[in-house]
Formats: sequence, C-alpha cells, structure tokens
Amino acid sequence: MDRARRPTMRDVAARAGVSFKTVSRVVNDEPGVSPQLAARVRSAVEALDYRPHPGARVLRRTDRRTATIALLLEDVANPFSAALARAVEDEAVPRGVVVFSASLDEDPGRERGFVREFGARHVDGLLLAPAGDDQSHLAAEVRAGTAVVCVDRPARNLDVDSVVSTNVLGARDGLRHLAAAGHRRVAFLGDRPSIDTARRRFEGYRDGLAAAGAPVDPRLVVHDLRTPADADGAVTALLSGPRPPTALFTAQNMVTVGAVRALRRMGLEHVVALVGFDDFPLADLLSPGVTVVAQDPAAIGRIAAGLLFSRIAGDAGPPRTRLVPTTLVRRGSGELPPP
Amino acid sequence: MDRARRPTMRDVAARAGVSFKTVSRVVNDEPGVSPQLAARVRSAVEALDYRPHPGARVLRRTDRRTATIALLLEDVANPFSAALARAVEDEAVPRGVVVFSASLDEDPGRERGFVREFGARHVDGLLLAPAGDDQSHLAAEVRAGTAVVCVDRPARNLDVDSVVSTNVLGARDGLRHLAAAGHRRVAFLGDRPSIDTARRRFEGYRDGLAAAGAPVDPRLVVHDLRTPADADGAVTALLSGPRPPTALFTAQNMVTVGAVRALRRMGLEHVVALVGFDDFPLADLLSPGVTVVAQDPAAIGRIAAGLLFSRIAGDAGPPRTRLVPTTLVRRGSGELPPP
DNA sequence: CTGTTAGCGCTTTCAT
DNA sequence: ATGAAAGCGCTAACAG
Repeated sequence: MDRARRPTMRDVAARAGVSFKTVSRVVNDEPGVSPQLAARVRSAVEALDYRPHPGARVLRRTDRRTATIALLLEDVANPFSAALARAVEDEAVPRGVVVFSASLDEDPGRERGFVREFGARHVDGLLLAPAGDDQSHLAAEVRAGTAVVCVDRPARNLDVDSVVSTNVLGARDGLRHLAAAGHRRVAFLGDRPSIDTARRRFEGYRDGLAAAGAPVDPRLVVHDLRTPADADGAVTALLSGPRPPTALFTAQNMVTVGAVRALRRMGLEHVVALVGFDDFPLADLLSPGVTVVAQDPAAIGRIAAGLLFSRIAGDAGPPRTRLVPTTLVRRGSGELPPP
Repeated sequence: MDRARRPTMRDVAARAGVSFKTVSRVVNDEPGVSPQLAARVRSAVEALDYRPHPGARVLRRTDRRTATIALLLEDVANPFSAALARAVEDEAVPRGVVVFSASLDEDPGRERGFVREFGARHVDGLLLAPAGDDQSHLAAEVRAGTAVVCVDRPARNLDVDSVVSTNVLGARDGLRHLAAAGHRRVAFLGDRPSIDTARRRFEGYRDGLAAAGAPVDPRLVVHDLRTPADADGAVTALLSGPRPPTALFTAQNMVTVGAVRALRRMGLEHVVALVGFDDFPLADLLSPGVTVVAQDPAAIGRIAAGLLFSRIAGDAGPPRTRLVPTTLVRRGSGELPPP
C-alpha cells in the first residue's frame, strides 16, 4: 500500500496563488479574507480534494482537541453495551466527534491497557464501564486533561461523574412484585459480587425480601454465575433440591437466559416464576414472556455522552452521579403464582 | 477542562541528561544507544509517565501509519454488526491498532460523510458494509493509500476486496429444505431489493423453488420490508388472503422477528412453516424454535480484518471476494409439514 | 485584508 | 555512540 502524499495547504496555496496562511484562514472560517480570494481558495480545495490534517492541527492548536472520544465497554457484542454505544455515537457525530470503541471483558488489565493507549492518543474524553475495582490508574489521565465519565458502574478510588441504573431500587421492585404475587421462597442468581452492579442487585434482593417479611435463605442464593451454562446448572440444581424456590430472581442478562433454558428443559416455565434484571431482545416472544426489570442503556449512553461533552467544554463542577430509572416490564413469567 | 501539557521527549531528555534524539532512539528501540544511557532514559520515561505523541509521530514518519482503522457498519447496535465488530477488534488489538466505529443506517449520505471524515483522519484502513449502491466515491481514498475491504455486501463501481456470506446458496438451501418437507407455496419476505444481499437472497429463493419444480407466485413475494412491524403486517395480510402460503422464507433478521410475531398472534406458529435468513439470539428458545440459514458474522469480521491488515502491510495483489458459508440450523419451525 | 515567522513533538538526515 | 539541524502540516502571534 503506497501511502501517497495527500495535498497540503501549500499545494492549495500554490494552485490558488495565495500564501498558505490565507488557505488556513479560509479552511478555518476565520474572518478577514476577501470574497474573491476565498472563492479562489475554495475552488482549489475542491480541485485537489484537500482536507486539513487533524494530526498536524492538534499539534499546534491551543485547545489541543482531537475531536475523538473512546468508549470502553464490557463487550461491544452484548446488547446492553451495543445499545449504549449507539446512543453515544448519536451524541458524538453531530458534534463532529468520532468514537473509538473497545471491549474490556471484565479484565482490569485490559482496562488499564486501553486507558493508557487512548490517553497516549490524546482522546478528549473517555467513557468507561469499569472492569476492575480500582480506577485510581485513571488519575494520571484526568490530570493530563482527559475528561472521564463512568457508565453502568461508578468508578472506585477516582472522583469522576458516573451514570448508572437504579440497581438497588430496581431489584427491590422486582422482589416486591414477586412477593405481591405471594412468593416467599425466591432464589437469587447473580454474577460475581466483585462487580458493583451484582452487589447492588443482591442488596435490592435482600431489601425486597425483608420488606415482604420473608427471610433470606442462603441456600437459595447463588453468586459467581458468569455464563448461561453456569446459570442453567445452578437453576437445575436448585429446583431438583429438597426445598426448591417458587420463584427466581436473575440479576443479569446471561443468567436470565440460562434460567429460561433450565426451566424449559425441566418443563417448569409455567410453574416457577421468574423476574430478570435487564431486558433482552425477544423476551416478549418467549412463552411465557419474561418479566424483567428493564434498564435503559440508550438513556445511560445519551446522558453520559452529554456529561462528557460538557466536561470537555470546560465544566469543572464537582463530580455527579446520575441515576437512570429502571422499569418493571410484566410479561407473564413474573406473574405466575406460587403453587 | 484544562488540557495540561503532557511531558514530551525534551522533558524526558532534560531529566535523563541526554539529547532528546537519544530519547527518540530508546523509545523506538533503535540500536546504537549505550545500555547505561538507555537505562537512564527509561527511568525518566517511567518517572514522568511519558508517552510518545502519535500525532506528531505520524507527521514525520515515512510510512505515515496511524495504527487506526475505521469500521463502518449498518448499525453497531444490531447483533450482526456487533458480532462482526467484536471479531474485528480481536484482530486489531493484538496488532496495536485501535478501531473507530460508526453506524450508516442504510444512508448513502452517512457513508460518504464518514468515509470522508476517516479519510481526513488518515486511518490506515476502512472496513465498510456498503450502504449506498455506488462506492466510487471511495476511489480518492484508495488512491491516497487507504486500504479498503467491504463486508456483508460487495462494493459497486470500486475494485476492492470483499467478504460476504453465500447469500444465493444459503437461500437456495433454505428453500430446498422447505420443499423437501413438501412445501410448494412458500412466501418470500425481504428488505429493499436495492440492497445487494436482499437481491441475492431473492435469487436463491427463486432458484430453490425452480429446483423443486414449484412456480414463483408473485402474490407470495413481498419486498421493501424494513421493520418487524412491516413484516408483521405483510405476513398477516398474506395469511388472511385467499390462497395463503404454507411456509414463509424471511430474508432478514428483523423480518423474521416480525413474522414470528404475526404467526404467534394468529396462533399459526405450529402450522405455517418458517425459515429465516440470518440467525438471532434466542431463536432456539422460541416455540417452535426458529429454523434459520445462519451467517457467521464473526468469521466475516475475522477474515475481513485479516485481509485489511495484509493490504495495509503492502499486499498489492488483485482484489478478491471471499465467500463465507452459511449453515442451515434446524430448530422446528422449518420442519413443519404442509397441511 | 494579507503575508511572514515561529514552533507544536516528533523522525529523518547528516555530522561529529 | 551521540547530537544538531531540518522539516512534517498546521495555527498563533505578529507584522505590513
């Protein structure tokens, strides 16, 4: 691939018969260029298909903006991350900003690596769904002037904005809903408690049970479920056990899917109630439809991007945490009564 | 946000007591630096948390590489694009390359805009799922040395590599499968025929019917379906009509989902057979499971990224089109017999 | 209104 | 083995 030279301001200037500074003025819409010259310059720009070199520009400008941001999410292929990414893109593009994206896979090492990488590349801002439980490594970037906003989970050991779902409240609502239908033996199935959201949803689960006057039975609590297969296994075990739950609360997408699979295999999908945290495509088309505590990833992305751009624009107020409400979506599985 | 100055080579040089060219040598692993000096430089780099400025570097280097690529897909939020994006990321990251991504929304104007934008930003390569039916506007970028590989659909009026599914063959397989179960009245439901893949899948549909000795009934062919709601409406109309089809072939994801919804509402999901083109999450959990002609977006992404990087590395052979095979996945809906 | 000069942070070329 | 000078493409600060 021969990286042919693209035309520069000097080429345009030569063709238009002006100094290259005049070209700079025209290209940047600076005042003080006669219309005739400006027109000559513009037609030369057109003829040569000239485009300013953003790298050279950033080197010289005082604001040092690159008009790029980086999006560090759990996995761009999962629906939650993907919806969030799309919302961010929709905020960035109209502002002339382009978006790098990267997947962290819950790996703190990848988090550090990408933060370093994009810091070196001088992105204006970083939108991060924290993978590790310590974000202090970002302090250097923040000091160097990179705006940082966390999404989905708050940062730890770092004072920045974050935008997260009402995890405790949402989970409590889910449990209240099950309790209202008469359930008292509700299993909790969740991801690793080292993950902030998993912990909070568990907290909401306990609160919800307590509010209903039901005890927390530790034999009905399973953590560390990472894949649908894990969840499938856990549900199978629980329901084959001595005193099985009458309802399941699954604290994450993948876990919900695994639970549905297990219920289906055991023929219990119309018997054991199920409420999942986080919505997923086609949840309404299963039978029964899966009742969920839905998050709003698009709203999270939109709000976080807005916050990020106002920080980039100079807003230096104290860091805030914005909570995005969840919604209970009744579809059938969460309305099954206990036997 | 005060864009504080990051340390430069001069700062490192001053701290290490060497000329800044020596720092450059150490940072770039160039030979000809005494181990003692190199060590001093490295500790200064560490102390100041110095990172080379990629923008400044690209300005001076002869190869002019930015170690960035751009990924222009239909919509980063749809599962096909998202899986493809993830596969590309996995090829790029180990090579030290970062990825811009953008959604085209089937809008040729957006395609042109983003191509221009990323061309100006001097990405090394462009991975494009064409939105418009004319990619000649990319010729200028290709001439300027940007590598281009198309995915999902081939480029038109532009001679570059592309990586696509076996659309005709896959659709034909789907129809052969339905015909083998005895269906002769199979409806086609597809997206706008201006989209290359929609056209090819329709071609496979006709081929498949012809191979089975069944006629193509134009009353059973519906194009221009863009949303699940469109598809739902079309299926409802078809099945309420005088001589309804006994099976449906849905040529796209969204269309398949809309069709499932319609069948469900009419209570016909176990009566009318259905084969969809392109797999989707949870297709196996519906009842009946949805039989699909599955694409392999991860393979498409992996192969396309490999091709792109070999082009960036200098491969100047003639453009090739790589076909990625589809797989028929039997799940129940496609195995229903005609009444 | 237009042009000249300097220099961003870095690599290249050439000297020592 | 080390360094000084030049200059990538651009914008800032200052002339004219």
